[in-house]
Amino acid sequence: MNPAMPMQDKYTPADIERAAQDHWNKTGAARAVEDATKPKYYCLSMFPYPSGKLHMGHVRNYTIGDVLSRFHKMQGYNVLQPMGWDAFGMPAENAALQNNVPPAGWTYSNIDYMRTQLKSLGFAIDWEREFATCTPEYYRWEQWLFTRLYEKGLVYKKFGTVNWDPVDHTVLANEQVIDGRGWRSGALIEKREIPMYYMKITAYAEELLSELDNLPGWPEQVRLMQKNWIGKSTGVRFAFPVVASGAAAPSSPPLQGEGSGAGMGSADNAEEKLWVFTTRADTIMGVTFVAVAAEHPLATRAAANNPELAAFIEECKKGGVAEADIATMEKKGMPTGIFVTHPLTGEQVEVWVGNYVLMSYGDGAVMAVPAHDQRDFEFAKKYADKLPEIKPVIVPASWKGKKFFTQTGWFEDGDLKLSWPILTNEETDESVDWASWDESFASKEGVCVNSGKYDGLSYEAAVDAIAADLAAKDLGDKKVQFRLRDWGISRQRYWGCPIPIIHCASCGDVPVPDEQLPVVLPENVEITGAGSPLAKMPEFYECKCPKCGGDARRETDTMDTFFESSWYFLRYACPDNTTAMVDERVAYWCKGGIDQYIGGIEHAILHLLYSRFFTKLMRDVGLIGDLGEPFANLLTQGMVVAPTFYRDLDAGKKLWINPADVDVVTDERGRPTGATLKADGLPVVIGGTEKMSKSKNNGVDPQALIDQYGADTARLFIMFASPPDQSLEWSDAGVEGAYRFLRRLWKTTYDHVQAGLVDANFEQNSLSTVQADLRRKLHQTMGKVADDYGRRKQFNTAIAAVMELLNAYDKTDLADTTGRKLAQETLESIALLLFPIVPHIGQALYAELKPGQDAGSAAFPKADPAALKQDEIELMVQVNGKLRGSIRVAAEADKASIEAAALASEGAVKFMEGKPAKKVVVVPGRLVNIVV
RNA sequence: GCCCGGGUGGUGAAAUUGGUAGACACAAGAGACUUAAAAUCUCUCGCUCUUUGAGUGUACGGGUUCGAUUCCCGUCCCGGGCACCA
Repeated sequence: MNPAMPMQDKYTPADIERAAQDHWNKTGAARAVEDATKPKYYCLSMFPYPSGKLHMGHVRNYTIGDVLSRFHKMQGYNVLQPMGWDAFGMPAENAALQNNVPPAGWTYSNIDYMRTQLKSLGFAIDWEREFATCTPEYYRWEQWLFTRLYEKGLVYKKFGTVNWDPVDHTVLANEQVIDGRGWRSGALIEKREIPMYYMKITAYAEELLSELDNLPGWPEQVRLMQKNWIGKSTGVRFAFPVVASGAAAPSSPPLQGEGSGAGMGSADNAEEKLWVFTTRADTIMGVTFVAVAAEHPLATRAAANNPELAAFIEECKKGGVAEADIATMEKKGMPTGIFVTHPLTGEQVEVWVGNYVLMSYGDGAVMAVPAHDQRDFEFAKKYADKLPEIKPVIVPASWKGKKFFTQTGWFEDGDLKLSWPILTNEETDESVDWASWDESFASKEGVCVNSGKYDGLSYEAAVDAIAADLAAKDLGDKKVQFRLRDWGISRQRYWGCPIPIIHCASCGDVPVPDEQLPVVLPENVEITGAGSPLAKMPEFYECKCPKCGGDARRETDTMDTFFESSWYFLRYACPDNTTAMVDERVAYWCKGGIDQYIGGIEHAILHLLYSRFFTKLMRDVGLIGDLGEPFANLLTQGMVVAPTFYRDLDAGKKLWINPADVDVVTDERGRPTGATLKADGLPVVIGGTEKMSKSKNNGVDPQALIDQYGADTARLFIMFASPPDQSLEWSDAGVEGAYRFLRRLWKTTYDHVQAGLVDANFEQNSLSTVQADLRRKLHQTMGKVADDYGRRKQFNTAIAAVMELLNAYDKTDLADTTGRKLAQETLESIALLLFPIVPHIGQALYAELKPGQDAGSAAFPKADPAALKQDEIELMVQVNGKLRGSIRVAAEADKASIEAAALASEGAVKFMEGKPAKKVVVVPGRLVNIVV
């Protein structure tokens, strides 16, 4: 860095990187200061969970952020690139159990180590804004916000279902349930209903959905996933009156708590009703039974004097709560003996308990139309002996007005009853056979039949008519339904933000008043793995009611850790504020949204949806002006995946082994045939290839790479390996090549510097033809790299373009005076073009080429139109779409002369075999296709 | 099961709006330099064949088009998410 020192001939990354980082630290190069005179660029990467060491996914994520930050700084923006720690979470408690270290200490020492790793990678992070979410200075504000939302009714309490480990007497996360068993105890897991606090995200469902259309900077894929997750559907919610039974058992109290929303299967006593929601009201005349969830009040009541049903409901409670498990389960059911009245036909249909009906969606009950719903169909086939015949009520639209035949006779214009299973269209001879399912049976493109007054109606008309008739009977109406459910935030865990509620016997749930905040999480605790330690600490939970002053009990549940990550990006604007959650600096940095957010695609739904929700909440509490959407531009990084290896332990448990500790044996085609542990040479099991994670122990620590080759090589290599949104299977094959390239760039620059620096000012027309070609390539590359960094965010092709440029440089004779100047221009440009990716070597090379100058403060190279001019271009010639030769034409040649040249070209003449051209397609600047 | 992605040489990949398939690299092979090694440099490198040429080829099967890795339909495989991993 010292211009007085001669340039070293060898590339020594360790020295260069230390010097560059010292220089940046001394000059405060990454400090972000609000400056209203400059456009701001807030570049945010998802903050890491401090799991112990960085893995390659982190390096990839933060290098992308650093490239974009440095590039935009060179474009004149006032850049903010912050970093912090998503520090609450389960792994800290697991580590505590395993190694007998307190979660707080474990977390803070991980943060210290990972911070040094991040610093060694040379990211232009403003470390003055760093914070960890596990400190009271941070989480006090979410407690404060929680109490505000509680008072506004946006936080409420109701029962929710959790995984219960009956041996360890503890609630388990879905991740801790493996094949239906507790990961530590091996016990079969049960569902259990417990009271929890919920955030009313459904109140924002409509806005969360509609605003997706105003996020052009988001990948279409992510917007689509969120749209499907929110899942707006318009349908009909209606009721089946329950048939009163003289022998009915006394109604058992419903399990649901207060505030559980409309319906929840509850029944009024006057005339009890079973409510359902359907998007296919047009098939209502085909209902043959109604299915309810095992937790539904009707099921509970029916089970009271039906031991067989009670046993079935108990069986439904076995297993975890994860939707994937429920959805792949074998569909089972049992009749309750309770009947309900079909609201339109007046027929009685039986209520069944189905293990596939979710209590948490809609009313916890569904109407079943086996003829037009695949799941209902399979269920009806399985229980055909106990259920009525399947009743088709929709035929293909093309059959409208035509005669078709059923088992019982001809059907025409609704004058005859249908009976399953085969319908044949007389005129077209098409058949529909309900003996085996066909997707078309569920199509909305059809006409109602066997539906009384609705016969002949299409989907929309039938839904309208049926909804109107239900409304007239006061038994239902059209309704918009969301798949999105309210967000349960209570966790029965220690290492999280305490929920600021006090339970008082006389006053109920009382939010902790501001002056008593924060509720500080005690850090000296004993973790046993059985229940929350807080619930065993009277010094924590014993307290006085803020309202009446009487003895009360503090809530011992903590918040979902998604709470912390849903607003941290706003806190970076003002991390030092001790009197408010956020302040006016948010208006500067977050105006129009955070300019770029970068993180893994695995966060496409939950984290990003919760962050959008929080931003709207905070806006409506009046904290952040009119900011409604947090992230203007989103780059979802593909996952860095690696193979997993394990050994089976007792009770279905697994010991996960890091890929670094394993030798993989491959066959002659390079396919893995087996693997052994390096330590003992004995075999291990090869699992799937999955995202690098703590739980599967397949994260690869980049430290060895950095130690051996330096940060720049690690950064260059991971950026060159693949485009950022693509998932990347980790392999360090090729890292040598990245290092080789930097060495070659260093040597090339050294050779030029040794020959003497020159001024790069020269006349374009003094260049030889080959020199003009190089200069054209140089300036094309400037445009290409800026476009790749700025618009395309595709860094591998930017690097490839610079590699091509260096290859061309090496092949071009630059010995004369003009050539030396062009060499100077090219090497200066390369140092700046690569600076965002490899800032240390970029800084060093630029300082050698332009003594005393700072690459990071330089303007990004801009292409000179004079250098890009080209007289002649090459066009490909195709005959019948096959490449047969090429022609060189003037850049501005017209279509007729291009056609003539192409027809006269050697390849065209040969392959046209004397046949006349039927058609000639000229694609300007590309090719000519002759069709014969 | 449902929702979202992906599948191109031995490997990572490129082809930006439907227009030269395999840029740029890695690995491998051959050669130069060297006492030797490393480093460096040069060349070869999708597959097949009758090899100064031609055919064929982007998971698989169809389709649209003068022209398809790209668009459409179907199938298979892999990855992510599924609300308590973060």
